[in-house]
Amino acid sequence: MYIKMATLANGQADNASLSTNGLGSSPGSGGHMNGLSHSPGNPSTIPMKDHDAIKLFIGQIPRNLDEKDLKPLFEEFGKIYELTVLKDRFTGMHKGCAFLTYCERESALKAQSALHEQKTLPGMNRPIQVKPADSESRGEDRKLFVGMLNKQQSEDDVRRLFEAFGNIEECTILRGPDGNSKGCAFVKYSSHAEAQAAINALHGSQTMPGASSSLVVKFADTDKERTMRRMQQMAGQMGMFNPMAIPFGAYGAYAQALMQQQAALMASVAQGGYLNPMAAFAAAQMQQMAALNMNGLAAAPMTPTSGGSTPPGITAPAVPSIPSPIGVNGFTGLPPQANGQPAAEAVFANGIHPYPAQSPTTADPLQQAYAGVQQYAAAYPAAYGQISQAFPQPPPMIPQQQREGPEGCNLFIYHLPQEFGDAELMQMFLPFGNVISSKVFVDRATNQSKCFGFVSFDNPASAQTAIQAMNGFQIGMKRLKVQLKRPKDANRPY
DNA sequence: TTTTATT
Repeated sequence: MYIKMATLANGQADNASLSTNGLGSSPGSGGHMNGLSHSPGNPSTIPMKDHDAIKLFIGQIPRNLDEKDLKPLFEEFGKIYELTVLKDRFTGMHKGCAFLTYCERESALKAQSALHEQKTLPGMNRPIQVKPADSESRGEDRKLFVGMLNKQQSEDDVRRLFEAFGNIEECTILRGPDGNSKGCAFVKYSSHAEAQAAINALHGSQTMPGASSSLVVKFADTDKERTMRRMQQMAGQMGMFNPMAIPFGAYGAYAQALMQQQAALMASVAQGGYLNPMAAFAAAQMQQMAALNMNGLAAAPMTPTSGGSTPPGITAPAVPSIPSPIGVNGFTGLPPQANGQPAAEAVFANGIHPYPAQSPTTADPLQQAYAGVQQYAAAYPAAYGQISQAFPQPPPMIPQQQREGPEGCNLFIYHLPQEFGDAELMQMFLPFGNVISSKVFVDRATNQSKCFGFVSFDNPASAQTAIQAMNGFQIGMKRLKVQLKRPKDANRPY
């Protein structure tokens, strides 16, 4: 019941926006406010569905079509019980797919055979998908990823290769927008056992002509893994750190707590209609990310505390008083005020959202969001600039002179991002203690970073903590190497 | 060499 009402509310909102932007179709769709065939006002006409009805997943739907536009297409095969276009929970953005349930099971089967992969909706470059929703068949452990295929191989070729091991329900070659094979595919069997048999028989069994290594056959990524990969890519592209890659529990839990908070903050602000679509998008991503239970990294649930005290749940070689989270902050987009009263201004104050709110009437939400992505990316260099400015050349607390700390306090850091300077290096290590100097080595001739440097703390414990937390830390495609500077090579001028 | 999406 709750779901029905939510769906109805959705439909109404859609209609409102449609009439605003002129995309609405026929104005004469009677008393139906949405794409459902329910008639809320008249219980006697609420359709019944077969108890064995099939919920269908509909894919490859142009984002400008809503329930009302899709209804005619599907009604042809029977009476519709429910039709819901999927929308992003925060942005309301059309996800390009829908769920469809017919009153009768037979209608679903007819629609599937008549439409699935059979026609392409306007503006799409792949054919419409009509198949039972994932929820209809549990056990998603029967889908394989097949890598290292020859780019010339077709679906049929792959099928031939895999059909000996079981019934193939689906076989798809991954292709780029131009239709060229990406050299990999998905193969879905009817059962897990079949899939496993195929792995056993085919993985590494042969090398396709033109492929760089032997055939890869493994279970496809889970949603969780996919989200992780996406986050990785996004972080890499934007030059951000990936807090999830921090190898140790203590700091990881801390970062995760920050993310959770930040996601909540952003979500609440976004729902207040204050942020643009991109911010809402980022909030959704962060929330997903924070929700992921990384191989037990985040141990105890934490209550965020005010700066200065060690968050509960962090034990052993914990980060000793993580000062304000600013060290992590400038790079992840977390606001300086990670806890306490999350002020909306904080989000804007850190340079992450340098664009003004946009009028909802200007363009279609997709275009707006897309513009947001570009601005978001473009904003990053600016964010870097601000980070540097946060530590002016002669910072009050930081001696100008490079100096080395006592034995055991000096770290050698390798695999720094090319764009890192002294300030960024210091920023990165501030959370672990009092940094008395930081130096990135640059090439004399080109002035380019050599991607390594030194950081000195005023005590060995801070240095050890920093090693624990940052050695192996992933930035983009590289992992930092953080170790004690070799004591012997005396004092050298930087 | 992991997709266009699965409330």
